[in-house]
Amino acid sequence: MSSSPRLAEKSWNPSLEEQIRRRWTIKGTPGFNIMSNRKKFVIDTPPPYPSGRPWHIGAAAHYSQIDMIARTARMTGHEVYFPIGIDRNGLPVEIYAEKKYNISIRTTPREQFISTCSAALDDLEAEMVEIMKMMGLSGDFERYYRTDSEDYRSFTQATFIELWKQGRIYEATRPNNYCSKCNTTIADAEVGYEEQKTQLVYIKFKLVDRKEELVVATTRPELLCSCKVVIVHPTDERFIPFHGAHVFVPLFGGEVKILPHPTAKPDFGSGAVMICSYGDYTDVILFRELGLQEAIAVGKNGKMSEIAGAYQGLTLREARSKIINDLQRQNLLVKTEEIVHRTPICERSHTPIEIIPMQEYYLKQVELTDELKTIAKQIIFHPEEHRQILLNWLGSVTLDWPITRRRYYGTEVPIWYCLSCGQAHLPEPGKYYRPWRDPPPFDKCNQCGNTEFAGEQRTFDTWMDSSISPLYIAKRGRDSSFFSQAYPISIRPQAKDIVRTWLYYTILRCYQLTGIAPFQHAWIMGYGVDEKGRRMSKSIGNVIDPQPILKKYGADAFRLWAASEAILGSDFRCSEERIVGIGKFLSKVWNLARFISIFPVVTTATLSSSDQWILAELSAVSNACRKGYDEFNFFIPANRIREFVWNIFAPHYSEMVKSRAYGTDFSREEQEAAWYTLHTTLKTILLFLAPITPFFSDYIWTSLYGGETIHNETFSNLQWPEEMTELTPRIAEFTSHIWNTKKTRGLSLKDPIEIALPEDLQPFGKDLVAMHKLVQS
RNA sequence: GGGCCAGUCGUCUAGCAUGGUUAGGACAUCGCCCUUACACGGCGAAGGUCGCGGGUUCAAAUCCUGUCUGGCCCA
Repeated sequence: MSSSPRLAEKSWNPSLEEQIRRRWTIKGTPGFNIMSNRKKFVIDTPPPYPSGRPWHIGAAAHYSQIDMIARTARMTGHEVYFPIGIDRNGLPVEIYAEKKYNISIRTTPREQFISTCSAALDDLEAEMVEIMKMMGLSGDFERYYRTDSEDYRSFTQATFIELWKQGRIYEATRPNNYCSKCNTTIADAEVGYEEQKTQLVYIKFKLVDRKEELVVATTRPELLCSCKVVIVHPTDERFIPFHGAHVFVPLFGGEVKILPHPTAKPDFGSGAVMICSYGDYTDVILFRELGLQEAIAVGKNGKMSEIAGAYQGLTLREARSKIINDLQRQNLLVKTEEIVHRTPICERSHTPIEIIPMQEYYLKQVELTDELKTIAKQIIFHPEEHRQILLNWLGSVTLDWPITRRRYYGTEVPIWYCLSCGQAHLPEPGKYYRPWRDPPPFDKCNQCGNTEFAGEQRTFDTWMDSSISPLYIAKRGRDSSFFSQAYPISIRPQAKDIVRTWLYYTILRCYQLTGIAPFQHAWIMGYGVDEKGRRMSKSIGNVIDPQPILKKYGADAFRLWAASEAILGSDFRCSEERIVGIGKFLSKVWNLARFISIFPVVTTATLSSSDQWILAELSAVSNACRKGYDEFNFFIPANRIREFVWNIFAPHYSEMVKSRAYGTDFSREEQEAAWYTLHTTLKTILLFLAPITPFFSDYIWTSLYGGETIHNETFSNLQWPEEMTELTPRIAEFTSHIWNTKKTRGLSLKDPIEIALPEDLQPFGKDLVAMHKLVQS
């Protein structure tokens, strides 16, 4: 028996992580063998977007948890496919590049703009991949994919062509959300809302052929020029005499009708509402319902259009204050009131959106909402209650999805138009097409025979790309045997705030293309908030960069914190202090392992009562951990193990068997039973910690038990009788009683003391007597 | 306006579906202690009328009801 620990250092040193990572790299990251006869487990890793800010600590926690999912699946005997991707399409990088290089999409040639974006992404991506590796992610970095690669984009285009042939795409001009800052249409799913202060303006409308006036209250006086009707509530007695009468539009002079309509709220403003094209969604609905002729007041540049007459070319804000002034000068203004109004904004740029008719391509989605609700019910959600976020959204989808964008850095819409008859031509799927610069892959128009074509200029909404990630990673249409094994995907891990976009669009698109749910499980995480519970944002300046934290405390302390602090699906607070605190547990386990490493590993033993007792506790821990891991809820094993080690195993069992393990006054058989139990317990702890703290667990495992990495093991399934756990509080009480007694008598812990052993603790007598130097009278 | 979730020591939380324990733990605070794995440790102390009001019950953090606050989502 060796008498010195086989772990040299006195505490866990996070700098060991780098050396362990190197060892893993040499041995190769766990690959995915589709031919393996183990059950396949495929993770639809969210490809992170390198958008220019330091990578959020909350995002880092999120990805470390996704890695725990992968490691858990391996330790439950699955063949795991854990791809790594980077999302590189769309607006954020364009905005980042415009700012960083002080260029504008309007004045920069397309080719040049694209390569500038691409270069910016490369830098940001490299940093991000570095962090992912630092965190110990066990994904496939050798073949990580990019959503802006020719391969991915051609895949997006192929699915578009497929859906086109299915008749699910159409083109239409209709009022759309338009962001004048981003210069593009955006989908409902990308619209956010903010409570903003605004002026509610009361305006006099003079009646035609009568002397009276009608007071209309509006938050959008600048849209007066597009007012086509004024509505009042049908039962609002104040206005019954006006039903059907006409009023002059102030400043602009046209005549519009006063109609009774239930949409008007009698208690909002004056009770009379002007309907313009387009102030909000209500306007859109009423224009359609009443068959009104739209007059577009705001152009794509965000400025007043020609119908605004004297106000043409002004920004909305300028037009607004000028109109209010002019109304006042002409004595048409009654009053203004400050109100708080829920304003729709562009989620990317935080600019208030305008509703402008635009010609766009649409993907049909309204016709599918009922079927998608069925699919949503087939997917297992973690946590279950987050299914509701998706169902809420499904219940509110009322318009089809506009999928075209007037931007550059995205997948091109693969269409060429005949210059003579305008017929749209789609190419064969399989190649990457750039119609804005590539020659058309057709000789002549199949309709009129003309040979001249114009390429489509627009790109797709980036969610068109991201929403097919499960099909892409499962190699749909490229490798049918792989696809049949890998699809549907096992699990989609993602954050809560993109349920209505990424989760919803994925289910929609994959259902359209395959007719089934794209994944079995949806794992929905909350987000990291700051110490005070506020969401991290650049504007508050409370974004925490994970890199210094990882360097200082190591990936495993960070990961253990992520697992112990974040309740599945809930937001979690990020605090360095707590990362430090939780990280101390690693030192505790490390030293326990050092102690245990003094003793040899034996394979069989005749167990004493103390041994049976701790194995009963261990069995309970093991069952709880397995249950937590089954639900991908790492909060449970992280806290259960901590509780067990710190409150039971270390202070009680390890102290009780110390003399026995060293062999003082005990038989060889008794001693070996202690060795056996200590090692069994340590091994179990390490196995259950392995998905959470992979570096730490592997280091101790290989140092003590040699051979292969712990990550090739499976969870142990202990089934010891658990009845003896009832005695745990008794043991703890008794020991505490002795410590207290020794303390009050001023005795050292190693001094003997005369205290009688309680009847129910007699089975542990020999160990307890040795532990406390009890003198039995 | 509707939906979902949460509200337990300064902080993070366990307990709540199957009511009954001095409401448990961790971090932080304070005191004492180097006991051959650990001072990144040990022991101990202090700290909570379990958001608030009603109700059911012998008994409620736990069940019912109302209400307030916060977060998210939808209109």
